[in-house]
Amino acid sequence: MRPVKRVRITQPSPTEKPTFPRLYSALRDHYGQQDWWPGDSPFEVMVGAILTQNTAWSNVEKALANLVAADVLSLTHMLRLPEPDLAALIRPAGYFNLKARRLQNLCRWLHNCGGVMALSSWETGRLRDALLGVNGVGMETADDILLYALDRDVFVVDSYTRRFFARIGITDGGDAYDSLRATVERELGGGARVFAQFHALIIAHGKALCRKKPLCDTCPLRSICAFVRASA
DNA sequence: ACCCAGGGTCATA
DNA sequence: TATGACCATGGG
Repeated sequence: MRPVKRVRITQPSPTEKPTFPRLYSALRDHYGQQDWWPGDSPFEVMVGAILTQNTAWSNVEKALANLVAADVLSLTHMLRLPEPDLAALIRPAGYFNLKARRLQNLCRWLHNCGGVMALSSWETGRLRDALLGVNGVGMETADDILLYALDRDVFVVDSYTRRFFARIGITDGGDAYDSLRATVERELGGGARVFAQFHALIIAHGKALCRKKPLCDTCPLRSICAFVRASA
């Protein structure tokens, strides 16, 4: 009989390519539960998704606070707010004229759909296509909305995620958006909760440690980093 | 004075 | 398909 193969539990071999489930476990064990996208309502999350385009979240918070103070952070109120007024309120988020128009585009689409609640009967793929049809909503923004506002089983790929995966060596960095998204959804699995955690964990890791450092000796994900070293 | 941050659209080749 | 210009604020 063949010898029993010992399974390595805590330290995977450095020559073994990391998988998405292993990467997820390692991140979760080190950073714990993330509560990444604050928002009191799906509509507020949607608004945040537009406002955060190429913009630091700290600036988005100021814009959202202005909207709350003006009592226009709801579909019906924002819908009838003149665009210049909206632009003035979201000024701290940058690109305020552009984003005011994009928010109004989103509001008009939501209104035509019969409101946010009416979206619950839509199949995810059809909903994604419809969102992408709104001028100002690209793939990442659409997926932010699907995952964080509507709780759909979608993984969000942002430029940060792309860099991180390429650095770890789990992808080559040249994948198209949809290809990478589908790969993570298939190979990681677990649905909306897991996808939301994974994306948040990647950002948490980046902000904590690996920004502007090719590799880090203090990286808590030693097994992953060891692989990168071995394959560098 | 830079550089960048939780992007997307549009014009051009 | 693939670049480049453009949008604009605030924090490091």
